[in-house]
Amino acid sequence: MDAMARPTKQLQADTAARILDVAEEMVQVRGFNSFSYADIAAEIGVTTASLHYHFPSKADLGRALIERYSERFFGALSEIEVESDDALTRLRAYAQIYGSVLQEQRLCLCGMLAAEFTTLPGPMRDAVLSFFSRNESWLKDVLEEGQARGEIRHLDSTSETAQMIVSVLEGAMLIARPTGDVSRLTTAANQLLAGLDSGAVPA
Amino acid sequence: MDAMARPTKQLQADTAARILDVAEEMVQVRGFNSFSYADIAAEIGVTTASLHYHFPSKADLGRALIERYSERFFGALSEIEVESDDALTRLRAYAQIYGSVLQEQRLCLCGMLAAEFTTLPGPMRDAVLSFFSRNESWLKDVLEEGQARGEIRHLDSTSETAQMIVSVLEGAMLIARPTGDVSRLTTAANQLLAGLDSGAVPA
DNA sequence: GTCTATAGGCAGATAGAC
DNA sequence: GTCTATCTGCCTATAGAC
Repeated sequence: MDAMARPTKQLQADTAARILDVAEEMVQVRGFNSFSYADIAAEIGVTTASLHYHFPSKADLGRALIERYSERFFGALSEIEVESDDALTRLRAYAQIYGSVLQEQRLCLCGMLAAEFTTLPGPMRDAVLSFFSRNESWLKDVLEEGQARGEIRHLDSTSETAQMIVSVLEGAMLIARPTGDVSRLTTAANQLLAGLDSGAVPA
Repeated sequence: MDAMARPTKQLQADTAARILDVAEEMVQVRGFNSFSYADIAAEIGVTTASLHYHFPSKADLGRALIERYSERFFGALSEIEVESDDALTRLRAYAQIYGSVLQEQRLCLCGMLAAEFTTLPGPMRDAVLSFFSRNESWLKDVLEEGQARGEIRHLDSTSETAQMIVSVLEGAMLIARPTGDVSRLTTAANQLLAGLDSGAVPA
């Protein structure tokens, strides 16, 4: 997904933005509790004091990370709605977002934070919950539109199916990375989508 | 699952075992990088020096944790094979293991460690990979036996289905805990099993 | 906005007495 | 096996100069 792509690193980018870029990668690769201000400072060539100027506490930084990530993520979802009309194509594009993240050896930012949830400061928890809530709400809408058009088979509960989709993709990413098996995600997504197809031939 | 139940805390248990009990909970609740020897020591009433006597380094402790957890987990799987004959019952019991872990507000030990994978010492990584490999291998066998008996519908690939099952359950746990929605796991498991049923009526 | 310098605390780990 | 005492290093965070 283009809209999910991170801003290409331009030299002389705002320091705040560079901090967010580096910190984002560190959360997705190592986890929020497994990197320090010193790690970020070293990578972008400033001091930790400078980081504290932009983000007074690590909790502030964490909150900003989730908010920026969410904006990009839900922006990509909006783009999917513009670029495709049928539910299955949309769901394939949706799964591809996760695929592009995994290909960079990263977890979903909020998937990682979900694992660390109990250790997160309150504001970060709220932001993580909001991410999953909006995410599943979007999926539910896509499923219901698709059902109305006969593209998606009958489902007992679209919201439960939406939860299932998120669970599968987050879980597949979680395990695919250690095993080095990126295709696990693709395979899981295909199995999932095959089970949703109404089998109807488009006009 | 009884066989998956942790040893009931007896007073005067071996210190090593008590350390493992407390550390296991801390990994499953907070993550391996989010607790310290001091945390464990405080909870069981000894000093950190005593912990280092039993487990010289934190990596040693981590390795021991995965090994003990795996023994218990695969012991529970063996018990499932004894206690039930048909694939769907076995798979329900399998899913119930995850359910009992989640009910205690914990993640699967190895699911948590999968999130932290890039920060783990080598020996711990190997043990985590081995857990998932054995886990999916067991599932694959159950699926194939079930197919041979007509209990499970045709599957394009039993190993991909096995991967899918693990992904769903791990992913559902990951997200269920933050949202406080334990039923997410049950619901996901039911959707999963419904899709595997051959629909045949047992004799 | 970025720096130097530093505070104050906690991490994992070890030596040596009991 | 467990303790006291301690080392060294890293952590988040702040004060104040430039």
